Amino acid sequence: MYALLAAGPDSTTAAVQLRNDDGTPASEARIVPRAQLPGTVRELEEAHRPRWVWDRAGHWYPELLAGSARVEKCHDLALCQSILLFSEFAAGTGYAQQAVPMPPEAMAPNGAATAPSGQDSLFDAPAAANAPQAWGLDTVFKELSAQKSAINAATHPSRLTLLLVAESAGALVAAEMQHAGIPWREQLHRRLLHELLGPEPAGHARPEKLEALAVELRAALNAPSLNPDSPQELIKALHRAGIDAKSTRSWELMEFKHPAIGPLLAYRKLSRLFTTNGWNWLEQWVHDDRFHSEYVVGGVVSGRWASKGGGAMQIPAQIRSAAVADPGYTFIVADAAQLEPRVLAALAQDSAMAAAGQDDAGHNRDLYAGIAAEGFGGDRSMAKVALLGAIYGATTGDSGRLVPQLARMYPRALNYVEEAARAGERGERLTTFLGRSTPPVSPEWLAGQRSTTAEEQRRAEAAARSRGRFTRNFVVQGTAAEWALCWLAELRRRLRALAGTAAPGTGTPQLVAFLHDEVVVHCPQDLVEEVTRIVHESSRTATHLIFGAIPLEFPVKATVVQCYADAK
DNA sequence: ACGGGCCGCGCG
DNA sequence: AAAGCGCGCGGCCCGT
Repeated sequence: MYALLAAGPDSTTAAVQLRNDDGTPASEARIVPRAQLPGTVRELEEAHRPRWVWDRAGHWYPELLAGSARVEKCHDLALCQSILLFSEFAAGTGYAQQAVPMPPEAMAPNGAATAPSGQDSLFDAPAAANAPQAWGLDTVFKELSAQKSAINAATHPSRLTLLLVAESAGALVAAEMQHAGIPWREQLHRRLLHELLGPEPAGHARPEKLEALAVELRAALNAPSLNPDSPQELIKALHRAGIDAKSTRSWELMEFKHPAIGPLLAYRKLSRLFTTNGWNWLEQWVHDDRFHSEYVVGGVVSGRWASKGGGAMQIPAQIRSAAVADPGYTFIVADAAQLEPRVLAALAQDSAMAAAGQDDAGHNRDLYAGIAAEGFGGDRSMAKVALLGAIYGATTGDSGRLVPQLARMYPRALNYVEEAARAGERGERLTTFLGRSTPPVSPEWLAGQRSTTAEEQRRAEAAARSRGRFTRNFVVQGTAAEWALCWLAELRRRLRALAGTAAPGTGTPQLVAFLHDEVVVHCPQDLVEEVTRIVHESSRTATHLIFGAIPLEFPVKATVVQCYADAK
């Protein structure tokens, strides 16, 4: 059963209609005042458990969540369209000609721009007349039908279906996590800032301890007016002081012995804390002890998520001590161990590499340790650097030097990424296991490849190698993102089922963070064992859904902590 | 004044 | 242990 949700005849209403799986209407279209929409959705959800079909989850679901309406599943037309338009699996289906152009993301379901325009509406009027309209029920149905036809005619319909279902589930998780927020103790964070930086400064002043380091640095470099935030001023001052650094990167500066280096590195570290995760950050992103950031599902070409506002996916270890579970709750922090190398082993069907991820008794073991034991004298970090170098396309340095050794050990895996790189260099498109493809090369890129002069040719070759590194990584990173997405979607489904059967009065486990290969569940203490089990089972389900029965597992490491900083 | 690009660094 | 993939953010810097 589908439930189509679209804009109503005016900005204060929405339109809802049930459709059978074959597309025939199962109810009349209902026009619902927006204020009553959460109630209507709850009612239909209860009665039919439909798959909600809408232009984008981000247009509707936050408002539903605010009205305490949650849904089991959806079909996010915008996310699915952007996959289908590029996917090589759907290339021969004619979908690109059928697809209805999406209304811009900034457009609210009622057709009004949500972004503050600052312009008088008088001047916007002519443009608005040509702009794509908010979608009504008929448009939603038309696009859904086009997408279903494309999937049915695709070269791998079941893989593509799985990808689109998982992507849509991701849209629900993202909105729910945004709504819930990560438990974040403002007082703990403030105490941390006070200890490291001093009292909160007024206006645009530097905090005490940061200013003190700046003074010390200026003295050590004999540069009284130096602005330590300016790389240009800094590099000049360093050179004058006899420090012959090529850049002002911290890891490079660490090589030098000079009284200025200590204060400079300390300044850098604290400056970053102050500017990125200081008092302003707290003010902007933390409310009622919850950190609310925004996830952008499919925001990365590879299908990984991105985030915007507050940096939900780049929370520094330094401030994770402020993330503490509610009383009676704990965090279950779970991450997929060596996800990308394992994905490579599965993609390349490299049974030797797969075997390195298991011990003689057939139990999972650290894949890097296994590879190290096979050919790097037991040096785990060496094996890790080599393997990541192979996936990233390293050519120089320690990493590049170790890759040939790996190629002798695992020719299938290395050949797989090599082929992906060569195809990318030729300008071909690459596709993940479930069917997400790289964007086509730009006409400029293609034209560049036909350059004639020596200088242009050198640049074109560099561009080709760069694209090769991208496509080499794309297939692995993208398929890893698919695995993680399926894991996340299955985990959400199971958590909802658990919450549905829990005794009254028990709290609800809630997903609060997702970072590429890691999830965080805020979990009532009574349910920790059960949820930990579900986290592991979901990973096995994900593996089976994607790859079927393969001689390789994707083990998950789960830790139970009160404080996010204590994970790992 | 504003904005795009770059730098440096946080995360995976 | 290094410089190879994907991001976001804040500040600087230089063009307009």
